[in-house]
Amino acid sequence: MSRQEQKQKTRQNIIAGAFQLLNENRTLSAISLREVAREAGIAPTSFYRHFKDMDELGLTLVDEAGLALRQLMRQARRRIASGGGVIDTSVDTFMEFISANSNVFRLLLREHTGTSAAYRLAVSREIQHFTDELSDYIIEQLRIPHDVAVLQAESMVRLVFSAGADALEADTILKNDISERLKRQLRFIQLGSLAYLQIMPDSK
Amino acid sequence: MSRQEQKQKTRQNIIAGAFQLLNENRTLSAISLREVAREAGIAPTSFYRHFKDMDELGLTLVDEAGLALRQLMRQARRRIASGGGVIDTSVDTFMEFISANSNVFRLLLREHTGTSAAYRLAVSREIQHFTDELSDYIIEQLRIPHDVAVLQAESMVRLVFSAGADALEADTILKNDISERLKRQLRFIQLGSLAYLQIMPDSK
DNA sequence: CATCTCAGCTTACAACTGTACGCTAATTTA
DNA sequence: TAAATTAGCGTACAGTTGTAAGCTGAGATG
Repeated sequence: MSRQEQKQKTRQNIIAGAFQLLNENRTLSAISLREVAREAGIAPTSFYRHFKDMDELGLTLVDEAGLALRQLMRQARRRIASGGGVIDTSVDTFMEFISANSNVFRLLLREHTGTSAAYRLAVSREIQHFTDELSDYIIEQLRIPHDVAVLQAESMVRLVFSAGADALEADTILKNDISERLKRQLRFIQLGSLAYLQIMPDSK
Repeated sequence: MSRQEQKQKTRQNIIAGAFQLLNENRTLSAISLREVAREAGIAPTSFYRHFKDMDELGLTLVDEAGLALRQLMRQARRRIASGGGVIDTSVDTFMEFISANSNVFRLLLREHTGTSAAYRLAVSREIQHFTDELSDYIIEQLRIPHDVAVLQAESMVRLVFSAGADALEADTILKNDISERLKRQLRFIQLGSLAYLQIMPDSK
């Protein structure tokens, strides 16, 4: 195995170890360099061969989580294209994501309101991508004017993430309940913006 | 000063000291007993004369925050009663609360998605109160059927707290922008549930 | 007044933290 | 093959943590 390969592998071990620690109820700021090193099977000081800081590792993890989020969006789009209600399909896909990658979503959730301004910003950016994509979709597919679509997309994403937070610690039954409620709530917003446009059809 | 009085005073110092530390960007789980003691001007071990744990102090702080939240609701109701749009008044009151008691709101926000299951539960309960009050209001004042009102209230509260999180770190201009967007979004939901009831007037 | 209670203190300790320093052994480069 | 690079290690240290143990002095109680 080449030196570079080996290094990449250890780097992945560190990342995986960190996610492992996040799986229990921990924040990034609450896991120590030594713990991560222990989990990755290296000496504490070897950590520095890969990351300058725990902060640098943290930002890497947020990036990885953002990547997963974007893959989620792609999958949702694919499913929608192959038939099925937009809201139903999106919510179902999202909920599956949360269940399958609970530690990834938990990371985003916690660091979004967390201690580090840098993490908060990084997570906000990822969520903004999410919102932008959704508002593009609403503008193009539903022919809703830009400003209304943006507001609609933002509130929908807020609802989805907030419900997702509840779903994260729920059992299967409760999760289903949350999904169904969320779908109805998203339809309210959808209906609401349409109703608004009927009342004020030339909204700036 | 009587012994009891003195003890109460120190207890308040501890609580105030903890809030002080939360003012900087910290989680409850990230502030140490010794720091709190330092801030309160007592020896570390004296802390135990007042609280069994940092956890016990944490739950006390969440309770205090919940109290502030309920006062907020009362104030909003009073203002609504003395005229002004429900949504506008509520959002304005809420935003003032966030600005004036930013550390209290921050505590609720952080611990809602935080590390400790006990804190999460405690915060969720406080938010649930909030939601219950709002749905009661919607049922009584707007004559909307129970199940729709509950969904409407839940999504409104989710939006308000989520926007509040953004407002927490925003300057005055951005804060105003967030407020205005939030108001429009809440109106979408309001409109949406009314539109839903027009379509399906005998919703279960 | 004598006794009790107890809030707050000092001292102490073991556990853990981040990281500086220098070594080793193996891969890479020339 | 000889030299250079470097991933990973072990040791070490100063700082912080929670908390156990026991003391003190002032307010409470009789």
